[in-house]
Amino acid sequence: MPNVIDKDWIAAFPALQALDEADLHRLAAGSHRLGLPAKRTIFGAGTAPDHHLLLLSGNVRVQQIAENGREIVLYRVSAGESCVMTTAFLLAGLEHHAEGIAETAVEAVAVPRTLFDDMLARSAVFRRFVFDTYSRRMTDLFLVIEEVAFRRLDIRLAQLLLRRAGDSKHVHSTHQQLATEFGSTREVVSRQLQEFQRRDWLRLGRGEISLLDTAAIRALAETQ
Amino acid sequence: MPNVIDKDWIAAFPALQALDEADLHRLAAGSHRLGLPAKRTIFGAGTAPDHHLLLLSGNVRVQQIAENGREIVLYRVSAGESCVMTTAFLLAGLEHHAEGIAETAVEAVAVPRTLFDDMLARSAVFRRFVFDTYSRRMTDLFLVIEEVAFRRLDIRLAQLLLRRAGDSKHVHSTHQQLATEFGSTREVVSRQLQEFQRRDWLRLGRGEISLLDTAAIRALAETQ
DNA sequence: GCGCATTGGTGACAAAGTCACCGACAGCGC
DNA sequence: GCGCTGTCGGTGACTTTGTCACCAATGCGC
Repeated sequence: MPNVIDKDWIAAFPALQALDEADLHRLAAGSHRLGLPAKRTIFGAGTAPDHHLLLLSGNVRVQQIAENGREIVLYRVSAGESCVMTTAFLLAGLEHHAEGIAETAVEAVAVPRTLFDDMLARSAVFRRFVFDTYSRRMTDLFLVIEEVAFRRLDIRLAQLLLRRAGDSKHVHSTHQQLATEFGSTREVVSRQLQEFQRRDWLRLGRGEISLLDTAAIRALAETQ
Repeated sequence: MPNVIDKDWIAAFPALQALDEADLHRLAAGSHRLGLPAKRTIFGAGTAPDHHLLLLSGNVRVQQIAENGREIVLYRVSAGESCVMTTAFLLAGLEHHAEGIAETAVEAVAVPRTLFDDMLARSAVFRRFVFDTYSRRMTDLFLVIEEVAFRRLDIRLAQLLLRRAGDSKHVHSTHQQLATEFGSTREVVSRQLQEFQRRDWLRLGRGEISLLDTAAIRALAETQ
């Protein structure tokens, strides 16, 4: 029954809404949905993907690991976005020290390499979608470089705490996880958190941080 | 005389050799050569390009500037490569803090935006060329992040000196220029250079560094 | 209870960046 | 020649960040 093709997932990609009927059908017909468990490595460390992934739900953390074991998060791919590094791996056969890991359970659409190229050839909308994603990743990386090279650690930590807490006032992370997030080390993060606690901005618990004075933390986060 | 079209420049791009006759003609017919003087800003700081550039000779330095004035070089585009950031600017209309500057006089081929998209649609070879370039820039950025976040400054400085000296034993740079190259500051570079001089690895002069013991410098540069 | 891994705390030190200031040098006009 | 000026590099004192080694507290399985 070739007419029973799942096109619903296209709705998750605003940038693909404009695909015309034929292209949409082609994309939907040639790709397939898949689910990945949390913590699954998607690329890197020997795992080369053979499909281009479009994320429907969940998110993927892309990070870099140095020889000495220190890590830094480069960016996250979330629902409605595509994972360009898989493309880069596919097309350029690069070996490097980045890896992509499912942070949550992930639903995705896998587009085979040949179909991906075919879609690029046929559809201006698809090209636009792909290049937008590339550009966004590049600017993410620019931002990381600026932060690591030029920003103070206390400011970055304040920003990270607010981001992690979201609407709540609690952050469920170990100091090590926070350090990994922006390429620092546990001891340094620990000391800075203690300084924040000394100022009554937050309270530290094992694997848990409770924000007390978000206004003060935000004020620091927004200093230049 | 529509048949008199300059296709010679294609020779500078190995990755485009495989273009078929029709695509090659289309690309050559629709684009034009141009020359840029050294120090010309190509993109950034308000200067948005409206063409995709392929470099024939010279090179372009892409760097980032923070509010506090500190700078860092992200990568260089050299002959035979294309300048993807112009594409990113074109396609995504990004505003950010990177800029591209001609380091030397530059000869380039300017491909108009519409022809660029057209070539992407028509030619698998061209698509491959463009995606390879994107991937290479991404990995360049990954490398910068790793260096800035995790590498020792003395090692990075040793590497930079060797790279700048090339086959000669002389580096014509001020300490400030070296600092800018990898996102550090003049004082720090000055002190590290003095330490190298104290070890008789080099001799410092005004705007000039003479390498004396390249073996020792290389040994440091190659430590993990 | 005991053993064990994870998490976080601490001191001493090293590396890197910041700030303020100074002097040496080169180019220029006179 | 002289003095003026801007660039370049040197320096001390200090802060911030990273490193190393070690220890204490917590939580979990047995």
